[in-house]
Amino acid sequence: MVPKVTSWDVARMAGVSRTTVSMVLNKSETVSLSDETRRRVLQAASDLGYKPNSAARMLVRGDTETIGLIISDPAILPIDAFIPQLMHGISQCNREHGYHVLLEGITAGNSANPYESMVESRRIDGMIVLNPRSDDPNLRDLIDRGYPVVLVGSVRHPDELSVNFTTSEGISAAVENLVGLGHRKIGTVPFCRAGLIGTDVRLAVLRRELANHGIELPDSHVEHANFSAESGHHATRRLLERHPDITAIMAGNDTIAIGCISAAHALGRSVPEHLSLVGFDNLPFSPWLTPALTTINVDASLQGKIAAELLIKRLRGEPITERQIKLPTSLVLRASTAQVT
Amino acid sequence: MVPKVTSWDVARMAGVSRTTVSMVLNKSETVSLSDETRRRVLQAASDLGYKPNSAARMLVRGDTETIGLIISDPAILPIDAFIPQLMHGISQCNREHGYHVLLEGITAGNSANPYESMVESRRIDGMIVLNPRSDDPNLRDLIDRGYPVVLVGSVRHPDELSVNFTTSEGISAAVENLVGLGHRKIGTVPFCRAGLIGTDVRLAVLRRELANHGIELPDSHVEHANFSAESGHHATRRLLERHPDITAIMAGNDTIAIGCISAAHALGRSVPEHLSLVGFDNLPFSPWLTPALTTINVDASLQGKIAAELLIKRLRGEPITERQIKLPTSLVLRASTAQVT
DNA sequence: CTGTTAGCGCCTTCAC
DNA sequence: GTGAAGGCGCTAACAG
Repeated sequence: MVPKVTSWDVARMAGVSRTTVSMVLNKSETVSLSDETRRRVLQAASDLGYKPNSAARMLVRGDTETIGLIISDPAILPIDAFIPQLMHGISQCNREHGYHVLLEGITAGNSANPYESMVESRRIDGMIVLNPRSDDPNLRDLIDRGYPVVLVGSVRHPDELSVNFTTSEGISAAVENLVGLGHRKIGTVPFCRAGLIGTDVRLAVLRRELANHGIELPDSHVEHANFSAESGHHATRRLLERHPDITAIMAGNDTIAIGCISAAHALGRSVPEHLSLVGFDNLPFSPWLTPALTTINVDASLQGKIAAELLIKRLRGEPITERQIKLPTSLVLRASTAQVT
Repeated sequence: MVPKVTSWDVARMAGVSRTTVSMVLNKSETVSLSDETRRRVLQAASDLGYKPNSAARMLVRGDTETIGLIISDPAILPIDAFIPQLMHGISQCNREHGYHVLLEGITAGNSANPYESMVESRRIDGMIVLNPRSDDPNLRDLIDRGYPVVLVGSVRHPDELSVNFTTSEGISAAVENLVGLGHRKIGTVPFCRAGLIGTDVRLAVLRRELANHGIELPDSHVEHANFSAESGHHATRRLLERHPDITAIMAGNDTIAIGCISAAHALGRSVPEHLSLVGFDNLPFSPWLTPALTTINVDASLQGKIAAELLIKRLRGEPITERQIKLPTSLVLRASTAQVT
């Protein structure tokens, strides 16, 4: 079907030995080859469309030039646009560095250690794990054993390699904005129940920032959603029906914010006239929602890129200065927040 | 770091030969092994956490149990939620069948044949190509050579394996709905310029369906966007400024529809009171937009699943009855269309 | 039922 | 500068 061309064919065509072919192609420095030989080999290789068989190469070299991209809960992949942005950053960076990306999903219920088979089968050199549960013992174990892992999220392991956002600036700015507009009764719709690092710290930070302004965030002002617009809609309804006096909501992400807007409408309140709304993530569509969404900006693609760079550094044994990288966030002021009426 | 355990270790622990181990693990039928032996081997393998080294296995068996997922224009990955849904379907199906997914992006500008290196390096057994350009010669060549490819999209090759939607029912129903509501001046904002099978056929179908109702779709009623809400916003503005008498718009996808809504608002028209809007894709967030989006439903996840199944069938040499699979579409009526005023 | 043997295609010393 | 030889870990004949 596709004619199998081996280093043998290249060698014969260039009139040299397979050793020479290998040396030229791997830019080996152990011996000095004539430019002429080098050129002939390269020429033959390109004429034949030769690419070294990756399996053979993996076997002998012991690495795969592939990293695993582990999606902790693949069901949210189609739901929230954050992961695709991350993936884009990751795959782009990997391509630049000559790495491939193997996509793996792990589903929550699975009893066995889901990482073990990925590690043991040696299909990948290391992995980037998206949204790990912050108490995942298998992951902590993997890190303990020194396997190359980079987390987008955290398991609170002192040695972990991870890339996250310092949510404080963004949330602080949002709170400041809201309070400045006269809001005192503020609710929030986190993107999932406790257990992911994102929810936990964001909620804590929000609470702290509100406290700085003398505002309390009682548990009843927190209504959990589940990444999706649908869940955001329902959570907001519950929240607003319980506390009609809430005048502003911090949504866990921009997708949830979509649901907040429609929930408010369903209750006869419009955004921002009767309810101010702040999103989180600044997704590409967020400026174009109606009303344009005020949100906390994070650079998901950059996060992905940096995670990939970190892992590649690790794989290549380069020195790593910062093990837990924090990226900044900022408030993007648009039309979904307004003076309280 | 991670202790390397080989079939040798398993053999020794179980007190058998490596052959036996291999046979047990691959459920070889050529010989009949005693249940006791089988059990001992399995036990040892599991105790040791043994997984066959995938590189060695690939090398000797000549396949990789991996399929390539080729994203033609990776930049749209973070923009439009359609691809993530597809990916979800694909990766799920592959997992069920024991295949892995290698993610590859090809960027338009790249001069060389981007598929060649994937094929030659033998990292994958076959590929699913998302959104190929319908005139991609490299892809046609690959199909000619009998390489296992499944297209999500089409290159109009008679032998291609592809999975697409029969857009007619959905568009026909949408047109019927719009016309029934009294709309006569209808515009459209396709999701990209010509060249992708989706745009080309959808536009043709729309034109035909409108013609059935005696309505013309002049070129000036078509304003191309580029997958994103932003592009949808700008295209809609251009369209509406040029033709203020347009009362209904068919958006190329739901993300673009977001931009249509805000563009209408910016021009002082609200949806659906002053402009009816029909989306395409029925993304998870679409029911929760304000107004809830009337749209054409496609099951992207199913499309992915079927594409994966088709490829796996092909790889396993199973008979393929339908080479070009068409999935149905349907109109989902919600709140973004209304009687023309 | 088990062990021996021969590669899969490549990379890497090591002599020439 | 080049060729021969060994081995990465596994599978699949083929004999015992």
